[in-house]
Amino acid sequence: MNGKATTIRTRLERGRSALGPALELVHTGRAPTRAVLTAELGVTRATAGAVAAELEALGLIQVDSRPGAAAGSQGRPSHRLAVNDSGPVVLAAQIHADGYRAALVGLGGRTVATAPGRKTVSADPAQVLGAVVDAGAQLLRDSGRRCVGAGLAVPSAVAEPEGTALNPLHLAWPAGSPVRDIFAEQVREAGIAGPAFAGNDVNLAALAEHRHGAGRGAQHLLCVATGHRGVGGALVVDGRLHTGSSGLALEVGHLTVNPDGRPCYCGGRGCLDVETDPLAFLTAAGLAPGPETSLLQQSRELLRGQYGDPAVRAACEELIDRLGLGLAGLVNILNPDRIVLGGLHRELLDADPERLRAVVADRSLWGRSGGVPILPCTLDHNSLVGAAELAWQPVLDDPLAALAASQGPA
Amino acid sequence: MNGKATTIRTRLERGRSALGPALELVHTGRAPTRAVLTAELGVTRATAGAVAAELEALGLIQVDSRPGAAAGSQGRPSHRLAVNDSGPVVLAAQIHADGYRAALVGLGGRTVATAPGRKTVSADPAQVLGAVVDAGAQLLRDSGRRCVGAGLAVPSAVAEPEGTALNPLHLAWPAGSPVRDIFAEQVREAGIAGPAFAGNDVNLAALAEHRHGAGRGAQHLLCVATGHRGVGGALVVDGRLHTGSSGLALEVGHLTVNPDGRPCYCGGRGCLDVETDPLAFLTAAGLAPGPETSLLQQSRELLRGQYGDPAVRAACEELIDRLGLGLAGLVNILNPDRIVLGGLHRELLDADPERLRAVVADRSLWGRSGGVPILPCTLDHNSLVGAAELAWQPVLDDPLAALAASQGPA
DNA sequence: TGAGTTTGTGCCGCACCTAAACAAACTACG
DNA sequence: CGTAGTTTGTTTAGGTGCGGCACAAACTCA
Repeated sequence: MNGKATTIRTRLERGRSALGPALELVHTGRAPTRAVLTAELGVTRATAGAVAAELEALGLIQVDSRPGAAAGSQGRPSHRLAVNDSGPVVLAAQIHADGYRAALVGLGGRTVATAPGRKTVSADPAQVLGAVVDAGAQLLRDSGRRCVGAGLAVPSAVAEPEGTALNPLHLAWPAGSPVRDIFAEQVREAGIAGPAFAGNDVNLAALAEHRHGAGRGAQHLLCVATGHRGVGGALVVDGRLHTGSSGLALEVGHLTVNPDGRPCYCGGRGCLDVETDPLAFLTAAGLAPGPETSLLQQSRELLRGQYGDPAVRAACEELIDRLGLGLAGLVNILNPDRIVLGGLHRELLDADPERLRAVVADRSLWGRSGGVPILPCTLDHNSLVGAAELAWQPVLDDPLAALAASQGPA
Repeated sequence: MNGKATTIRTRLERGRSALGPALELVHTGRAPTRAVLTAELGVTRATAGAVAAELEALGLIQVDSRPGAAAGSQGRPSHRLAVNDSGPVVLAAQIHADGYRAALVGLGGRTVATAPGRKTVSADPAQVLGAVVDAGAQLLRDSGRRCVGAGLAVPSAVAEPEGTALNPLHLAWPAGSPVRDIFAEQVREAGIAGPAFAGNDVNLAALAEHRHGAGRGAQHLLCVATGHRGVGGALVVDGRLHTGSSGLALEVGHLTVNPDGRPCYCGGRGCLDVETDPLAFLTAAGLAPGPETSLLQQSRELLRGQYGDPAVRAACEELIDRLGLGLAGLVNILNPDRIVLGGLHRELLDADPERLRAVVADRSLWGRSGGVPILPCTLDHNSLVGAAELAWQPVLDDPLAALAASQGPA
């Protein structure tokens, strides 16, 4: 219905329409100078200069006019553009099986302040979210920075537009908890300005990797990752998360990757979810798995420290073959131009990159003619950075409106 | 790189930026009057009026100013907007296993003229494409209409941006044939104005169904269809085909839908491709399959005429279960808000819609909470109409530029 | 017949962008 | 060391699409 209206709204709404795209270019590091900005935006130097000046006036970017700031080859040296290191921030929060984490993140994905990870766990979402928001509020008070929004990463599918967590399996939360609204309420009560958002942690990790990590420049980025249990996926298309019609896309855990495999709770058997997660790895290696919240760490140490052990190596190769089959299936369906792996899958890739790439190429239909690059993720706390991206999005879409909205009502 | 430049180009390039969106609304029947156009575009009545006047001056739409043309409830009756029935057309061509087909298609997906289907088949793409273009050129001469582009549907994955047919299995063509360029060359030689495009037939059928058929209004439309052999898929997101990074997305044929199934040439076993196509159906029903180009017809007659036969019914239910499993897998990955089925899958749906919907709901993760609507396709020759959509796209994107381009060089 | 409602159009002005000329800051080279 | 060449940044003027507004038109309803 309003799909087309959205298309032309960039033109129709007043205010510099190039402001958002320009900020996004600086934010993602693709516009180091005004000259590059001019070329990337496809506008005249006059316009790019005006846009940069306005972004600087808004306190979002810095223009380094010192001579010699940028060493060009010839001609007048360009001034360096960068995000404002003392500009506004967003509150990023992450809930995981072990506890929670809060941070302040500036433009450019720069983590400004981090609260020490806490291990408080509770069956009441409001309690946990209240605690993480409190930690964030403390960071904000300490830093004195202006806040323009808040983002939350949870280990669960998040339905849109309701903002409910459908399967917070590793938390003891009830399925369908309205985490977005609870989080927004806690943010509001803490006196933190700006809108609040929530998303799946793997989705947000993918967004972060696309903008600041191993996924930079990819047009169709596929991310697959494990936590301690299960497998998550995400797709970033042209810089935006592809979350499907109701936020539930990329539930990749139940692709069949082993026809002879073990039964899965979904009703099938040999699903990616139960065949390639840390528990599967430890089982395949003949190890006794420890407590659930240490499965990933246990697997990681095994892979890095005892890869020489034949049992470990065999388990690794078995999981790589399964994972490769799953990735090949996703390649056939999604045709990404890059794949980034996280969690245990990242470890498997590091252990034997050639084997994984070979399996994917062999089992994907068009893999022989090129092959998709498969890379490990590169960001620390990428879900946290991705949660921040979620909160930054309104500012990137329309800086004037977003800043006014987070300032006006305050 | 230029992803963002594209975003703001709507604003930066001169000329009425609302022209394209407005034409698309009329084209897809979503703007029957200027008042609706005003609302859908989100502009003022003045602007919508000016846009409509310009589109009329370009000969693309008609404004029916006769009193009583539109019966409103109250107030001044609005004038009816419609595509110009005598306006420009595009040449649509389709190659299938049996032969080829050509047609002229106007805005609104209206087929203006059709050449009788020919059964000429050749191992030389240039020969077949030359024949279909000749048929189209004859139609153009007979009709005297202006042509603004040409689109081609082929039963093969089409790599982008090369425009090559990677697996024209049911034609005897060499893999990797540059069908787009051959087609464009033939179109040019025939003196037909405008650019030429080529795409996979299922993709184009999905595009047609989205704009003029069972997929209208869907935001994330998944189409799955069979020809005589194999299974194809397509996804339309926000009105645009999702073809992945190189045109090869939605190769859904090799999802595993039967762990105990027969081996597939892809290296797996129990693939959707070999478990749910007409050959699989006839085999399951215990029938002796006839010649390859009649498998679909044979299956269709069996399902419609002899559904009472226990063997037919059992085969139907078996295929429905397999198809449902495949669709559930796609639902988990793509999260569409509508599914449209074609070919044999459409017949299976018609035969027992409840069973298919139940299987999909049961085997998709979030199916219990709602369920995705599954509908049969509704357009005749939807691949042909979709090929026309491909050719219309530049006009919908920028009417002024597209019309000038197809006129100027002529 | 007049009030109310919805649709279509003419006019004005704003805001954003392009174009073009100019100024600034460097490199290259004789 | 100075001048030509190159690239970047800024200023000014001008064009243009679109919003806002007022008004006209064409119907329904009482």
